[in-house]
Amino acid sequence: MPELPEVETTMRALEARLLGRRFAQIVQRRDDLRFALPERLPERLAGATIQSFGRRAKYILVELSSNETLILHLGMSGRLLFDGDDGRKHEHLTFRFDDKTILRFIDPRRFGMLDLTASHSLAAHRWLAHLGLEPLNDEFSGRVLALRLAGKQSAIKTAIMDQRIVVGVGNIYASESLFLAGISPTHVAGSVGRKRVNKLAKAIREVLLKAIDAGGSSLRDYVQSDGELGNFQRFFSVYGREERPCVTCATPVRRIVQTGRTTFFCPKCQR
DNA sequence: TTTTGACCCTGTAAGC
DNA sequence: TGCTTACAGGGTCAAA
Repeated sequence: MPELPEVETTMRALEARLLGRRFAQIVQRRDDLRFALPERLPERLAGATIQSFGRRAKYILVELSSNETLILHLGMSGRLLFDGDDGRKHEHLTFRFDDKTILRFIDPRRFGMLDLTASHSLAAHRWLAHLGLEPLNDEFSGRVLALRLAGKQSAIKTAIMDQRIVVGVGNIYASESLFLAGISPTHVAGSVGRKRVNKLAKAIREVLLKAIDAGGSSLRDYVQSDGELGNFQRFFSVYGREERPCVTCATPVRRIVQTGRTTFFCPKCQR
């Protein structure tokens, strides 16, 4: 599923083609995604012009001329694809715009989320209100991350995937960031030393920015909005590399399960 | 209060 | 080949 780089890549592609466009027609084929879709969604979107695009954590935010904001989350398998043929399996929503552009929301597992809310109260929305640090913002640093990690007894890998602490880091980029920072994923979050937290904050930024440059990572489900694959999976240091030699020291990469999620790490480089 | 695990749903790949 | 099982990039909720 998309993590921050895939969501950012998707959002930028939408912005390039849809900024200033007006919703002409919306076809809704089912309303039971992760949560029920908002009431009368097609009617409320029709005629509205897109004023701006944004991203908060893994949510895409579409500000509309109707003073409402469309909040979109791709879940594990959601895609937003331009054009293409009608009648694709799992295409739950089809958006047609005034210039004939077509955008399709396709989500086999239906873990995706979509809501429409008043723009003035966006920050208080139940999906957004509790979210933590935005790792690509200037304010993000080792100092603020350390404050959020203070006292945490969970593993550092689990902690950096906790969206209340820092947003956008999912299972792939958590493993990759910890490798780059040289920190064991099982380290108790609150007891990682300050210098190492600084290194971790830098590593998270670096990994996410590189992944955005590469157009995200394509494993099973993700493709960019034009159908192209992301490329960052070619640069994975540990993710999906169980038993293969560490890129730094050649020690076999280990795979463990932490709170139900697979973690990959180098037992020698990460302490 | 904090942390963990089950669950939501479907597709794919591996194993038999 | 065909069936079964495990697993997959997220987020929420309830229980421990």
